[in-house]
Amino acid sequence: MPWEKSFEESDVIEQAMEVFWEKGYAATSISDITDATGIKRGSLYNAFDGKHDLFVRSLLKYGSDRRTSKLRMLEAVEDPREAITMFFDSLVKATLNDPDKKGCLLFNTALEYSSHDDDVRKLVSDGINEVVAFFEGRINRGKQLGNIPDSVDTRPTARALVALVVGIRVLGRGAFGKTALRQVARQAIDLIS
Amino acid sequence: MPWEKSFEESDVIEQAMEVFWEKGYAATSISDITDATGIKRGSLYNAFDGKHDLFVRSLLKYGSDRRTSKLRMLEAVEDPREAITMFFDSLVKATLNDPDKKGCLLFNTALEYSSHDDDVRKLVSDGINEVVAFFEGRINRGKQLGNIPDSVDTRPTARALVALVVGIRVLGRGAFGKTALRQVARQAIDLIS
DNA sequence: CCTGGTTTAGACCGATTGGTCAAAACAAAG
DNA sequence: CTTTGTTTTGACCAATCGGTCTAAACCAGG
Repeated sequence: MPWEKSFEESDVIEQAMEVFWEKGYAATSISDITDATGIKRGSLYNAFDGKHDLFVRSLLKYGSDRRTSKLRMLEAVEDPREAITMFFDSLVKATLNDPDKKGCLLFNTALEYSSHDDDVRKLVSDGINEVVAFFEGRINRGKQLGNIPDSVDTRPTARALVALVVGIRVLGRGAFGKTALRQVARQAIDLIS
Repeated sequence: MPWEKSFEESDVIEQAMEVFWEKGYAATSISDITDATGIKRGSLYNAFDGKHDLFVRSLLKYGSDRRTSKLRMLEAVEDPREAITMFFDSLVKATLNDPDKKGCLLFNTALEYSSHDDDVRKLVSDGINEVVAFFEGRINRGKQLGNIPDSVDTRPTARALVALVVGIRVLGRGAFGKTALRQVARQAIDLIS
């Protein structure tokens, strides 16, 4: 009896995510989203709860599509030291190949929106802890394999690596160029050497 | 013949800065500023060019009042290694004593607003380079004094330190707690050891 | 073909946005 | 006291904000 939607929810979320990513939460209007998706205002509110809901879903999709899948892939790399190196290489590469200088949606959100909204703060926290856990896991594994020196303090180092990731993403939006970003990435690797 | 203003421009800028700092540029309305300052709308527009102008002035004031003065003070510390340690100590302390989790206006701006506005981007870039230069100067001086090992690569290390500063400020807004922040600061010091 | 239930389209809502303006209030110079 | 040039004030502006709602369009079961 019902009538099928003429669009896929996940497509709309993906496109909304791009807009939030580029402009930030506050600066994105519903009209921006309807323009980007072609969906009419009414349909949007029929399918979603509103701007906040749409944003939360965007964050979730971003997390699973971009972050989690990448971390799982890197965990499959046999050499954990190599995995961490690859992480930073691809981070720098992604930052340099980002013509709009959008940075990372997770970190952008950590700064812009996180402190005002509890749902979002938790999502951001969880996302960041996922990266910390990845580094911890790889460092420990590296120690087992004798690949990473035992003198490396696992948790503090993992956290410092994440701080460097944040720094790269933020500074990559304008202040730092190619050389600087690569130098920072190299210092990150030095932390586990 | 004229008539003196009933307020000090720099006071208004200071208060506007606090609002921008707490809420971000996009989320701050002119009404927020008139509420915070008590200045009426028309007077505000008579004294300043508008929201953007007010924001640029806020950034400038923030830079000279908070960043530059602090760096000059630390440069007066005889032991450069100690100066860098003090920098990170007070950074962590400031981050922890920040009940509103406002973070740093400069970095908040780097993320929220910088990529859309050239004036602002330059201000942010200059501010960050000022910190890089501070670290470079201190590292070089430390090498002279035999206080910092010659094996430390000055510029890359200075840049990595700034990246860590950014990480601390961003993650300090919610994701990282006291212990984590202190661990990151310690890793920073390890970079010059 | 009709009817029930859902989606669509887009007009519409009050509130708020950044910004303007004319008139009133004012202090100092003459 | 008048003149002069500035500041203050609050009403006002069009545009846009996030969100609602009704009527038309629509597909499937009967």
